[in-house]
Amino acid sequence: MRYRREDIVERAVGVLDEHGLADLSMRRIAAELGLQPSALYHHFASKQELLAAVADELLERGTRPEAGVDSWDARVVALSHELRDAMLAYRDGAELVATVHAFGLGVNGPSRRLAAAVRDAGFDAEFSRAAAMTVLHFVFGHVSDEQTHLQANSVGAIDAAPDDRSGTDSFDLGLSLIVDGIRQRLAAAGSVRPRG
Amino acid sequence: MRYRREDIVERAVGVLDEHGLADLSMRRIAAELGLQPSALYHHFASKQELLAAVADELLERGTRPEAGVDSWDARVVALSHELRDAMLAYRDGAELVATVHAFGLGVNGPSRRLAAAVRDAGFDAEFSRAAAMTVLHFVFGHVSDEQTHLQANSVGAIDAAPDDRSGTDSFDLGLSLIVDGIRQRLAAAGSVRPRG
DNA sequence: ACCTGAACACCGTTCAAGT
DNA sequence: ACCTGAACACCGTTCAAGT
Repeated sequence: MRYRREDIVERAVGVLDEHGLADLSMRRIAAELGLQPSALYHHFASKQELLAAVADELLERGTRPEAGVDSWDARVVALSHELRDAMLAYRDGAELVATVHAFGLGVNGPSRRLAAAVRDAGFDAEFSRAAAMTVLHFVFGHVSDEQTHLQANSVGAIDAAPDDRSGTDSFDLGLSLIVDGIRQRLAAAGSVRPRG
Repeated sequence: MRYRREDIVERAVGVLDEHGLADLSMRRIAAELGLQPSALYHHFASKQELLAAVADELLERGTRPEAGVDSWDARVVALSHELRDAMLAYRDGAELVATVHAFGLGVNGPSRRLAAAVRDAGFDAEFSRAAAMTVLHFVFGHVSDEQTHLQANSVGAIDAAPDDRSGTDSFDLGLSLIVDGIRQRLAAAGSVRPRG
């Protein structure tokens, strides 16, 4: 069989969702495609590069173009929720995305869109990048935690139904702390940070 | 040779700092101690448990008891910087600590101390935990990024000396956004969050 | 351009057996 | 209590060779 890059990414997404990140090996992906492991290295220079492509694919599937009429803070909140939903939609999605981001590949779309939203509030590029990274680190960390505990509960016997909304609540709380911190710099009279 | 748990942790810290997280394998640690790999399983149930002990050891080495006379926000900032310094003091320290925290083990000391500082500002336990996690996720994410890029630069030929302080600057900025967000809830008149 | 086959240098973990 | 020896079931990556 002869495959293209995107066919391999699609099968990798399947392996991730069905068997988890621990089982997402080059050998496993190759086997499910009926290929030798070495064949994957025709399409990707390394496993890291393949994982980056898988992470980007997850985020693209869960992302729609921005309407563009909202205020900067509503956009930051909306982008963060979209990111969270995209990662929660696949098994180990958050851990994969966080891992890929940790080794400095992929996941550039979300950070650029977050930074653009902050910049539209009137902040300079440097501040906007730093603020966007603060939001992004929170989102990755929080959703990784959520997903770890969700999956731990789903393995065990006890149903965590009464706690169902606690993830979203604490996500919104942490996110609002950061957004409020940004907004405060906007309101501060005589601040040097906001543009003209 | 006959070793105790702490001897193995100490050697693992050495392997981490000298060879990096990728080379921190059970077989490597065992070999450096002159043991069979299987011997380690007398002291630790799994590699994850050993890594958790290594992460806790790094944090203990970089942590001193709090003086206890500072304001809540100064304590949050001081604890965050202490945590950052502790992780930066060892090769791949941030990635290790973040990984251990991601699979739900160890690293409880820092989150408890952060939550205690927020609680002393007058917030309830639930808010304090959520605020502490927000700080912690930011710290782990930011310092992992810093360390990845520092090490990437140290491998390459170009010295990043002029950029030396940019990590600390953006760390302080992101941290202050979150602390300001917490403080704002304290100042808000008629808020239900702060305690009597 | 895309893949096979075979090899290299590794992994984490288990378990009977030794002292 | 602590360790050995041997095995099981895997890894990522390289590379000459095939079509």
